[in-house]
Amino acid sequence: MGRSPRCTKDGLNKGAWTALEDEMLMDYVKSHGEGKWSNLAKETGLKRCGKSCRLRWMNYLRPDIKRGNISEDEEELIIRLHKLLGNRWSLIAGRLPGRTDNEIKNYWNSYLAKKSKDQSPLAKPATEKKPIIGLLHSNDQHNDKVAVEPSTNTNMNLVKIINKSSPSESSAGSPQSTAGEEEKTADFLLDLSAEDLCRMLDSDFAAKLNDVELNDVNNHPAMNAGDGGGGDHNPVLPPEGLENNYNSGTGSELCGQANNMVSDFRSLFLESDDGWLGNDIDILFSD
DNA sequence: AAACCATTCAACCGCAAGCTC
DNA sequence: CGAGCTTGCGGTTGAATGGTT
Repeated sequence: MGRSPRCTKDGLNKGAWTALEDEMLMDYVKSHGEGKWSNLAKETGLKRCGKSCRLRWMNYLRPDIKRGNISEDEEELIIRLHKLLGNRWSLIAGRLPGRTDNEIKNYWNSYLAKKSKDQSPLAKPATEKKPIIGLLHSNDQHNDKVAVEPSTNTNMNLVKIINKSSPSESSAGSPQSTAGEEEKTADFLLDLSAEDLCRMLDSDFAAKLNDVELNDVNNHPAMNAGDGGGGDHNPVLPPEGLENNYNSGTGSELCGQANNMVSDFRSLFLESDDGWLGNDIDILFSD
């Protein structure tokens, strides 16, 4: 790891971008594509750090950026997503085509935060970063726990099942360790793209989660392989070979959490007036 | 018209995690 | 394997703009 170099090197411009700088940046992206921001300054002579270039491109120059006021539908979706995801602006923005995380963040801070507060004073927005699904317990053998953690790559969408029973991972100083469990919530959903959400809603994910046998999950090699490395796993459906195990076990705390999750998604996408996913999806959740 | 206040939004900063050597 | 580099994210800042007195 390491810290990114600051944009305070001598000779680098700061502040508002000029038309010329924008042009240079756009030319570079046209010919080289996005990324390689650090090379940009060297190759073009643009006196901006890579970080600044990326930001300018992502938030302003990108051709697919939607300008203009945020519609009521978008606004409602932002509120719902924020309720579910918290301040994960990039994830929220990912579900609003043409909108940037910065734009949504600004919009929220300047307008929606107040509005949301006014409308539901009791509603507690998910301000923490890890709010969605609680820790998943195995059958209490050895007090093992299974946490579903998000992939850090938004587009990778792999669900990492991590065995939390290793000594180094056990809750420090809390042998009985139930107090902090609720806080250690998992949030793999946070990294799902819109397509993944659609796939999730199209799958029998919820039904399978209801039947999941956690020990099977915990012990399955595919679920203990770090961030998967496979790259092409469907984040929703179980890995091949594991699927059969989904039908073999009993319910657990996972079931309730999974149901809560599905409920969240229902409220988020299906109860919205914008009909974002269409009413046809609803039938997937009916009994 | 001027001063003051509130709001908006582009840009910067620090941090974290992945990648590369 | 670890240090350094790059990229991406969320929080914050401050200039620009608009509204009010």
